[in-house]
Amino acid sequence: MSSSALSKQYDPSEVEPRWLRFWLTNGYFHADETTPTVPYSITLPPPNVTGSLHMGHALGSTLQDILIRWRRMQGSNAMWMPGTDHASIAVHTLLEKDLQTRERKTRFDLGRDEFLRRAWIWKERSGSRISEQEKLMGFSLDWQRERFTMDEGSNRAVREAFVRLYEQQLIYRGKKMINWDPISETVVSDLEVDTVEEDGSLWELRYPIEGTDEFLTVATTRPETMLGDTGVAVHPEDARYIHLIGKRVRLPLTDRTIPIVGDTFVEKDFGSGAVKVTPAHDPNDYECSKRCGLEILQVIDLKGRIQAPAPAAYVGLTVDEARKQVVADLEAQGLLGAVKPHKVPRGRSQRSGAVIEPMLMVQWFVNAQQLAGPAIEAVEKGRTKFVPEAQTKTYMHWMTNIKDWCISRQLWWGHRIPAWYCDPCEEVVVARQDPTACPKCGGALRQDEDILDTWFSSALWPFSTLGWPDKTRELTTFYPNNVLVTGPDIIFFWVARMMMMGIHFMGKVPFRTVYLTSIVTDENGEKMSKTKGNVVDPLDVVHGATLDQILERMDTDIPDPKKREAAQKTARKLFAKGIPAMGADALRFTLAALNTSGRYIRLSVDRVEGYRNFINKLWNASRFALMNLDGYDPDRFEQQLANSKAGTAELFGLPERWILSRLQRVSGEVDQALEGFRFADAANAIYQFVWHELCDWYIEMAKPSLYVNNADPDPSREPRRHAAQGVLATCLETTLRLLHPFAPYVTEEIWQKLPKPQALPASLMVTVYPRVEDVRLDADAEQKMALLQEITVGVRMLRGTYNVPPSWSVPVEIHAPEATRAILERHRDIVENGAKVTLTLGGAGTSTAAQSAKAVIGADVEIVMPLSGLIDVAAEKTRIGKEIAKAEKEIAYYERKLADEKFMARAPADVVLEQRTRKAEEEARKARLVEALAQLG
RNA sequence: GGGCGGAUAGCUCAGCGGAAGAGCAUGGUCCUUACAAGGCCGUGGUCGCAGGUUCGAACCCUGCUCCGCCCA
Repeated sequence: MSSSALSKQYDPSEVEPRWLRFWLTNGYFHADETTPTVPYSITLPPPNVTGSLHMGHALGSTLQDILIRWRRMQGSNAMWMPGTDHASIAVHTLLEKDLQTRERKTRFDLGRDEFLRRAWIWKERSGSRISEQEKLMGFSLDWQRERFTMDEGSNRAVREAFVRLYEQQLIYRGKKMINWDPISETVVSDLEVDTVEEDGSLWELRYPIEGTDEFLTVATTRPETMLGDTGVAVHPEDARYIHLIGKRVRLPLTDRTIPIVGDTFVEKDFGSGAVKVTPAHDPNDYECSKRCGLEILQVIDLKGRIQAPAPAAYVGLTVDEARKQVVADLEAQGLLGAVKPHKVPRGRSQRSGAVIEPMLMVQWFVNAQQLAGPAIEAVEKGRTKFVPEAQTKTYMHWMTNIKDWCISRQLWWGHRIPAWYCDPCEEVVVARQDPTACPKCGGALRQDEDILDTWFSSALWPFSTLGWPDKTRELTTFYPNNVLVTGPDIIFFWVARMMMMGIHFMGKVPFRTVYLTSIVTDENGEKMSKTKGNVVDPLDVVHGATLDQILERMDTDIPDPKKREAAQKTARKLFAKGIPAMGADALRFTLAALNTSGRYIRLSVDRVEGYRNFINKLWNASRFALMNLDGYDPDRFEQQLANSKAGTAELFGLPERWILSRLQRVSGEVDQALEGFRFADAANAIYQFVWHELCDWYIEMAKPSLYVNNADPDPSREPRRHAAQGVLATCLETTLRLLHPFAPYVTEEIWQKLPKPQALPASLMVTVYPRVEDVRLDADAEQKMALLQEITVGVRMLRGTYNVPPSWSVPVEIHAPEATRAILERHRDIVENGAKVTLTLGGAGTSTAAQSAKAVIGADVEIVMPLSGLIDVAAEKTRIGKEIAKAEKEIAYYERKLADEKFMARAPADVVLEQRTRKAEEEARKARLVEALAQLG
């Protein structure tokens, strides 16, 4: 078996495709809804079809795969639902740009049908890219169930949900102030608008007061909107203006006069204290107009241009052009007051970057307040929990202040609103089946042109993917999901809406736990973005990329040459040496290890490299094992192991008892950590065990047992050798199972090569996840090993300090009390091999050797390394002097504490005792050191 | 303006009431037959500032100073 030698370095590119194929062809990723074992389900947040896998996906999906693989190995019927989201506005932006550059056409030139035909072709071609990338990462998604938010099932679910909500009056059509994106020419929701402070101006406009020679000065950040003013508002208690309320001003540049009204929304101290009111184009002004009964005039059209009833001179101008013109014209008429620089909050569309125009329009809305009630209650009652818990507040805060959700969009790629209008009789029909004629008058119907917000279908995703509205077996088995893993940035967009819809339609929360991941940034804490050039592409990390390849990609990704150059400059700095191929496991492990409850992961190539080295370390430990497992019989060992108990010295030496005990502890830690979603703790526990216990200590200690002198084999050593082989193989095998959810490929590769008992299944991913076996916990062995390790390190320290060449085997005296000496006597080989020394053991404090280096371990173990002529006496004196000072500081600290009457009176007895013991220990230690110093002369 | 986080080793972060930790970086040393993507040994911290609670505070409370995010 050990003939299958491993290469010196782990090569993921050779290993990964093989096992991926193996897992897929064996159907290990599939969960059957009829399997009677405990179900465990997660729905993958469906990535956008336009996209490719980015680091945020890689992180979230890695954590999900860890949970899924872990639960699957624990015996659950683990189902992880894959799919993609149609992302209507993103697809639109992409296709329209393409249409513009290639054919100089708009979607309107093409028409709805042709546009949709092309959209589907595009989706079929590039929509599966992200799924392929997810496969490469080793994500064990149930691909047989893969779904799309615009497939048949989803269409049905959306239609059913819309109709039911309409019938329940939770969806309504109404005229409200909405956010209009004039570039994409669609409504966007409040959440899709970023408000940014931009440099602007505050203009003062002078409006002539009718019937007088006076002017009323108003301040505005958007002078062009004055074309749609229908009033001027002042604070009703503002002494300066109170007499003007009820009078009218002549609106410049137009032939209209508009009333002056009193309204408390005006801030007296801001600007002039009087504001112009443009109800059709400002949410606050709209509210004011309702209170004061002002007229509403829409003077900006859907393309962001001025329209009638604005004066003809301005019609057709863009908002920016109109602003210049209006300001110039007012100035010419002497109606322009002061102009001051001013920070203006501006809404920008997240998708197109367009400046958002608030508009008053008829749209479809979801009555969110009503749906939010149960969704709030579910979290209050703990039916859904947030991890980290702090995020509960974010959810609650938003939910309790929720506003109605505008769900109609003036786009084509998406779910068309199932509403029909009868023009003659004004009937509105909302129906599950397309109606053919108006049920009221029999007249012709026309369907609403608009489609639904993408997030509407996403909100149904946890159950629409399981067959809803049918009552399916899938739903009873896998709904609710056990957990949702996603980024904190979409709590509002998605989590909140799934909660509302899930509870409303299913009567149950969609998931029991919401785990919110960290946010991945670049190594400087900057958000990764294509235009910044700081994006670390997960697949580059997996497969490697040269700097040139990274730069080249930007040539197509960033069309603007200026932006591209800036991005490439950043990329040159961040990826100066390119990115080495590190494999999916290294990336996955890195993401898990860095995902602490802090809010950000600052990812850099160096970090991944560190964990790649860890994977390689494990690989080499396995290589060592396979080279030393000749003659090993796994079934025989398993029998022995089953018969033995912890502390059976006949079969196992101290190193074996120790490492088996440590293995149990780490298994327990990992299990506990995963139960609490502490992925980093789990990953680090494994890292620590593999590298610093298994590799650094156990393998080194086992070498003497494992090595065979081929020239002169000693058959009497065979049982001991076999035990060491068994323990090594067992530790490795268990470690592979522990690590498998984090690093599936390398663990499967090694596992397949490792000799193991016959009865195991064909793949590591369907073995049983390790659990703590208390019978192997061995506190005695751990305590003894801790002492031996400390002494070994102490000796190495002395060697290191005096640069004793590693080839020299140095005699060392150890002086210690009886009990310690007995342990050393029995396990002297551990220290002797570990530190390359030969030991002489003596009683406590009996060292008289001069010209020697000395160290004190704990209170009373003295290590003496006689190095006549080698040691620098002065240096050794300084070093010991420092140790003494350290000990004195400690002693003083404990003395102060123990002398404190209040401490003695109020601290618990065990704490007092502990302080006393520590003080005694330090004092003894100091005594040894002082002695050692004296002997140096 | 309102809300929520954060400040711990050079860097990134754990720890969240009873002796200051990890990874990376760094210094020394070693090509010892698993691994130089490595071994071994070190250096490095008045735990943001000021008060308070407590026998005892990095940890709890209050204020302050910076930094970040979300909402208006």
